[in-house]
Amino acid sequence: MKKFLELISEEMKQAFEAAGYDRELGKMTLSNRPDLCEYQCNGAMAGAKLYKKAPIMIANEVAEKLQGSKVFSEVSAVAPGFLNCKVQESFVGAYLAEMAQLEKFGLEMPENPDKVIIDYGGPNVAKPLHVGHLRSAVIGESIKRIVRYAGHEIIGDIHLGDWGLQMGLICTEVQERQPDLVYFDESYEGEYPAEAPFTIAELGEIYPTASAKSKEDEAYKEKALEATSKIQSGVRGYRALWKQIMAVSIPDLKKNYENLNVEFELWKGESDVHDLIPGMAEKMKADGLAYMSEGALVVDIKEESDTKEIPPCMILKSDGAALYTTTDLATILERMNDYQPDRMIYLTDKRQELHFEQVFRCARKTGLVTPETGLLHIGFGTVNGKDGKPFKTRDGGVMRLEMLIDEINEEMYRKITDNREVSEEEAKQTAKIVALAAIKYGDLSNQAAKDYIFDIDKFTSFEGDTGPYILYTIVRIKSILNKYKEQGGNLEQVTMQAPGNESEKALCLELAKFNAMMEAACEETAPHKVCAYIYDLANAFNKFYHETKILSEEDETKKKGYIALLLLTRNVLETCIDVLGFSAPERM
RNA sequence: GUUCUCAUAGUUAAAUGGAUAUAACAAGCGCCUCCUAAGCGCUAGUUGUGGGUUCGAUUCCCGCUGGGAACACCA
Repeated sequence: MKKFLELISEEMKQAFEAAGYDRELGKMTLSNRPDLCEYQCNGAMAGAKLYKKAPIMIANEVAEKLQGSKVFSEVSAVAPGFLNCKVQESFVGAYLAEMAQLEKFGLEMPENPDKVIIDYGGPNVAKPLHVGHLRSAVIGESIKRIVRYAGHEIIGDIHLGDWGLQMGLICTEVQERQPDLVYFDESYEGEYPAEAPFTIAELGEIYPTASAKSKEDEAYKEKALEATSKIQSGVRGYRALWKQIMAVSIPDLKKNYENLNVEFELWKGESDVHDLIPGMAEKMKADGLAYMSEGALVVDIKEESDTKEIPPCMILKSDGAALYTTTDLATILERMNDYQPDRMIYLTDKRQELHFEQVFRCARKTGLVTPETGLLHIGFGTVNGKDGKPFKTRDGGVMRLEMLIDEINEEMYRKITDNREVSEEEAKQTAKIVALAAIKYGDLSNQAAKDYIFDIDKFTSFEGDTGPYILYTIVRIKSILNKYKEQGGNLEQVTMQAPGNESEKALCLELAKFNAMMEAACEETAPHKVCAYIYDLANAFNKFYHETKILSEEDETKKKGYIALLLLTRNVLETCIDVLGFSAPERM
């Protein structure tokens, strides 16, 4: 169905036309002075120059044409030339009634849906997840769901970091500790043990140790580089040990992401494209695009319009090994082969902007993608602590994601049991749901590109613009709907009425924005727009709730109208939190 | 050094070029015999700086100041 603003703009455009002006001037916008009107049109001011006429005169003529409009109940021309409008209650009511009937509340589906691959998460195997991974996972998951809801086909790929130096570091440290393992015996020809020589807990500790050692000890680092190369070139024992690391890590990662309600369609990694690299590099050379520079194989990606120096894109190191850039390019090659996506979206820390600029340019120049393929990098800001510096634990270490979530869960549990009498089982369940909403909403309500302050106190507070506030509103509505059913009401037999007072109308107008909001959120890959919307919607509902007795309403038609409005509000809210990646409990 | 990026109440954040810049938190005040007070209402407080484009600039352009980041053999 058409967007609400489009419909009322159409009415305004007709009035402009009838008054003898360009109809395109009749574009309506939301009022930024809600005390004066609901919607406004600034076309008279834009038209002043065109027609060499005072804007207020144009506005007056247009307003004249709108007397008796079925859409607007009130149109007034105000200096210097604003057209202030209020819409007819019956028009709003009819719009919502249609919206409630339609699939996805009347959001129009694209004629030619895109096939999209979104690359997010990006954890390194065997390295514990930290707060930085949270952003990629939370924002990526939400963008995926928004794009999918808007009618496109989208595939999420976790893109594991499973092929780099960190794998070599782990092997080296394992060898330090257990030098007699068969993995390191090059003459060994038998089967390798099924059991991994470490647990996930040990693995979590091995990597930081190894990483620290390699920074201090040159010889150790050499060994790690060598081990990395052995894994990549396929030395049997090293490859077997690598598989063990994967086998231990991946279930743990799955569990962690599951706790976040984040789900990937693809669990591919850098290792998956290893075999594509030699061919890709050869082709670049054969095409005359890649050349040797200082011993390394590079592709020039400068463009004439550049104001900045873009360094050449390095394909292979002077020792012939692959780099981050190489695996990303090979991944693009693989994705084009396997899925032929129309676009690819990447979510990483914004510090990697230049890297993706290089990768994208190189992919275009070397023909890995078609000129039409969309390549978008969404760089999100760093997660900072209250002091504005990168988020650390109290003792200065990197905060592990699990710890952080546990901490917030506990705080939520404490608050829930403080407030009401609930069984421990239910309190725990609810705490988990509310905590996740708090974390995700806290992250998503900020624009992704900005750094943001990760403030546990703020996240665990329930007041104001928070996830729990949204959930609370939903729970309230559910509670009323349940009571209505208990009293013998039937949710199937209610019909939307035209709003009867101001707070009800405000709620209706908020609901009517849904399709425009979702479309914008998809186009701009901006989950924070969904957050802002549901916050406004929840506010509008709570105000309405505060002023209106719903269940004790005596006029049956009116009461059913309220229930229909509540149903729509709940459905819209739940749809929105679902695309944001969290859910609401039954009670809280 | 070069380039990118950000700058909005005490704090954290909003605002397709439109009127008196919007919220939340923190501060102060008020509202539970009533569908969940994790709520609702009220009070006070902000666009770093100098130019430009425009009828109109937080928004676009140029300078300055201040923060953050990136800049070929890590990922």
